[in-house]
Amino acid sequence: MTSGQVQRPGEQEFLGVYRSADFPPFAVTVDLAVFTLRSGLLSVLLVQRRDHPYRGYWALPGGFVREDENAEEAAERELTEETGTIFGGHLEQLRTYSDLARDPRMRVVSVAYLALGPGLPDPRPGSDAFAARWWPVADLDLADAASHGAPALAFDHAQILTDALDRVRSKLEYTTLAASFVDEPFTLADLRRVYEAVWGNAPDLGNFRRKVLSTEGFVIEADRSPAAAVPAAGRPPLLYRRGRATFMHPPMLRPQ
Amino acid sequence: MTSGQVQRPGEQEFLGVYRSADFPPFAVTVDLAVFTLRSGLLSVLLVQRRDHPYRGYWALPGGFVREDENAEEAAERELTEETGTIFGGHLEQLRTYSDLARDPRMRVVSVAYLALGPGLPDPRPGSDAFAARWWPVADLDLADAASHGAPALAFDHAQILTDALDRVRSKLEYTTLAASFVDEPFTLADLRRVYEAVWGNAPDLGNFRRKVLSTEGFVIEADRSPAAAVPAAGRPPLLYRRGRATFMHPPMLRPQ
DNA sequence: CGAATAGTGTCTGTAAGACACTATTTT
DNA sequence: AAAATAGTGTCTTACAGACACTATTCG
Repeated sequence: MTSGQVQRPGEQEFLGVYRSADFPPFAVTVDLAVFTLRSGLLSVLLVQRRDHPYRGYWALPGGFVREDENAEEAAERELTEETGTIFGGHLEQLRTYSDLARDPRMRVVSVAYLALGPGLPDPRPGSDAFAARWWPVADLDLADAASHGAPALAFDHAQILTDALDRVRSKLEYTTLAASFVDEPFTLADLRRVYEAVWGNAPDLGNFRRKVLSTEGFVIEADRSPAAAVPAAGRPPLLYRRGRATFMHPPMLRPQ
Repeated sequence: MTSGQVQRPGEQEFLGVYRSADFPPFAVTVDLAVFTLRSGLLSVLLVQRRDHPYRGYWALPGGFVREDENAEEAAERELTEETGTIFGGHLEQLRTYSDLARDPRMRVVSVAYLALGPGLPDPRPGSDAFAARWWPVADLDLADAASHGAPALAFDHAQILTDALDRVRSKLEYTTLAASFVDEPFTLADLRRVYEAVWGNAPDLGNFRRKVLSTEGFVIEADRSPAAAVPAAGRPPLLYRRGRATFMHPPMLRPQ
């Protein structure tokens, strides 16, 4: 996008006298809903706030967008900071939240992002947080205020997380994003466990294999390397890597 | 979302000394991609800018978000102002654009919205525009700068419009949004012309009827009122109104 | 061997693609 | 009657659901 750099006739004179202070200023932040699988459970990264407002509450990681970066770059930066690694998973914009009362300090507009990654390590808390950890989403009560021991989320983060979960669940239907949750190489049983974790149940094993293997470019056969020997009993599985396809046509249907 | 109104322990003291000027200020705008059908063609509302920057260029309607409204309310306000009527169609958030160079005046983050409506009247240009009109999207060159007489779009609006078109096209597959484009009562031929206009081609007529009528709640039978008599030749069609369903399961597939 | 896990084969039902046919109006 | 538009019926094909069966490992 370079069009903003090019001057059009008469613009230079105009810009010289233009005063941007005529418009209401907003703070712009990014919030991240980062998902991974931990012990077979769909989990989201939350931080416990050290500062007011919502001191002690759990919140989605995030921060202010700087003047020299766009929202996506801010999201990538926060993702690297919070996970402590170069994030190799999937990142996409979710939507923007702009309600007046969402932050009691000032007017804040937040661009929420959705991130998915395979088996990420335990996060380290930043300087502004008591703690940072992966929470199984089943342990969070996102529906209402009547939480039974589940942590209370700061700001409108319960709403953001609900929207993010909806997005993840529906995207598994028509994209190959499930493969973003597993380390390579992976087995089809690994991949099916992703659907199990995200949807609550997965398609019949045979039908699942038929669907994945008939979707060209979803997975690529990998060598059954001796290093990948699984210590468990049973027939050793075939191994796969992620293919280049990003969509499934027709989609994988959710059971029931 | 009332959580921002409630004070938590220790917050009141904190808020008293909090200085929001510590964070970079942004201007926040909304941009609207408003679609309708005009003479059987999918068309989008554009305004010709009277002011710098991009004076004389065509742009999506939009404006600054005010301090006393959220982005959605700003979008609804602009929609009413630009179309000159109380907009009765569909409005949803598209995505947010935040590149550094997207506005040469200052740092502007824009939340783009998508609106769909039936046969809207000719728009009136606002005070900041030379003109406002419906452009058939086929007459716009959104791909690159090598336009053959097509109007040049201001800012990153070609990108926003491309994203909006993608959204509309895919949403016709798995939602009942096509019905937002037609006035009630409508015929199944009217509804099929929506798909024809948005996708470039529509499913076979018989198969289309089967799909629509077998999707419970997509359309509701209406009385064949004498007022709705069509002057053309041919068998008079059955009339329908929009049903309550919002999704189609399984989706309507695009031809080819 | 049995248990555990991985992988294959096959029958059936649903719904889409293709396309021929019938129905009702105006000129 | 012919043209134009609306609506129905039916054969075929693609693919998902259900579920039985085979394969290969470990203890």
